[in-house]
Amino acid sequence: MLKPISAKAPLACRPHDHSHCVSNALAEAEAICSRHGLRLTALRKRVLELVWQSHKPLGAYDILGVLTEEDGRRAAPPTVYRALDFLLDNGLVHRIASLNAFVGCNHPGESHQGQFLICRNCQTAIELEQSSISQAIVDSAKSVGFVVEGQTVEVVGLCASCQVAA
Amino acid sequence: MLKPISAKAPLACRPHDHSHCVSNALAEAEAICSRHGLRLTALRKRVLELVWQSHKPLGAYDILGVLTEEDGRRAAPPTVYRALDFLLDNGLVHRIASLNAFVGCNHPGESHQGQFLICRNCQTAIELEQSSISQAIVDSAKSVGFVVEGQTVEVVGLCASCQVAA
DNA sequence: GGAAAAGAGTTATAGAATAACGTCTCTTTC
DNA sequence: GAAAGAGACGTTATTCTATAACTCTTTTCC
Repeated sequence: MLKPISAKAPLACRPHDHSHCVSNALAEAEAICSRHGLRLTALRKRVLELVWQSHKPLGAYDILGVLTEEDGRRAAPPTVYRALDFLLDNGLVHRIASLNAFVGCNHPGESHQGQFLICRNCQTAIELEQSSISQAIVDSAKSVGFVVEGQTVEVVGLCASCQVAA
Repeated sequence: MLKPISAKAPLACRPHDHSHCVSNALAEAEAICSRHGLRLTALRKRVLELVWQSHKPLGAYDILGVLTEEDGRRAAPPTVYRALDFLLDNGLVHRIASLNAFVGCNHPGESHQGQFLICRNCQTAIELEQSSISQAIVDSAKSVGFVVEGQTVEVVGLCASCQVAA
C-alpha cells in the first residue's frame, strides 16, 4: 500500500488542477497591471503563461525555444529577457539564482522576495514567505552592522511527494 | 569628523592586515589536505590564493585572466573550474550563486554551508554561520513536509563601513 | 495628426560552464 | 625496474546564460 503524501504538502507538489494556477496567475497579472498602469502585452502574457506551465523553474532558453517553435521565425534572447525583466520588476515572477531559471510568483502584487524550497528530484519550487526566516536574517545581519536590502533564500532537498516515492 | 565604523563590523569590512587572512587560509588548506590525503597541487593552491586575494567574490574568468597573464600561455576554463571544483568539494571555498563567483571559506574543515552578506557598494562578502537562520529554514521546510539537504542564503545590502561612507 | 516614449526585432557579442579527449606524471604492484 | 592504473592537467570545441547597441514599430498623449 502506498504511503500517502503528507497533508502538510503544499499544492505545488501534490496532484492538482494546474489550469487553475495558470488562469489565476494570468488574471492576477492582468489586474495588477491595469491597477498600476502597466502594459501586459501579448508577449509578456505569453511568457508569464509559459513560466506558469508548471511549478518547476523554467530557463530563459526553454521559453525561447517554445516561442521560436510557435512563431516559426527565430525569436532572439533579448525578446525573452525583456519580458522576464518586466515580469521580475513587477513582482510577477521570481528568478532562482541557483538554477538560472524563473518561476511564477505566488503572491504577486505585494512587493516581496520569496524563499524557495526546490526539490532535487521533481524540480518543483515551493515558495515560502516566512517572516521567521527573513527576520532571523535581518537580526543576524544587524548584529554585524549590516543593513539588509534583499534576500536570496534557495533551499534544495526532497519535497513531501518525492519522499514518499523514495 | 568621520563617524567611526561600528565595532560590531567583522574583519572583512574593516581595514586589516589581509596578508594574515591569506596565509592563514593557505596554511589551513595545507593542513586539511594532508590530514585527508588530498593533493593541494600548485595550481589549486594558486587558485585558492587568488580567491583569497580579497574578501570580494571572484569570478572564474577573473582567475583565468590572472593565470593567463602569469603563465604567458593561455589558460583554458576547465583548468580553473577543476581547481575550483576541488576547493568547493573540500570546503575551502564557497560559490555565490547570485554573483557567479567564488569566495574563500572562513571555517574550512567543518563541513558547512555559509550564509553570506554581500555589500552592494564594496562587494565584500561576510560569511555567517547562524544556526538561527538555518534552523528557521529547516523548521519552515518541515512544516510543509520538505526535507532540507542544502541551503543557499545570500543577502545583499550595505556593510557597516559603506553605511558610514554614505 | 504628429511628437515622444515604450515595446519589440535584429545582430553581435560577452560571460559562465562543461564535454570529450589526449597527455603527463605519479604511485602501486608485480 | 617495467607495466598498469589513477589522478591531474592541457586542449579544443561547444553549450548555456545574458546583455549591448541599434532599428523599427506601436502606443500614448497632446
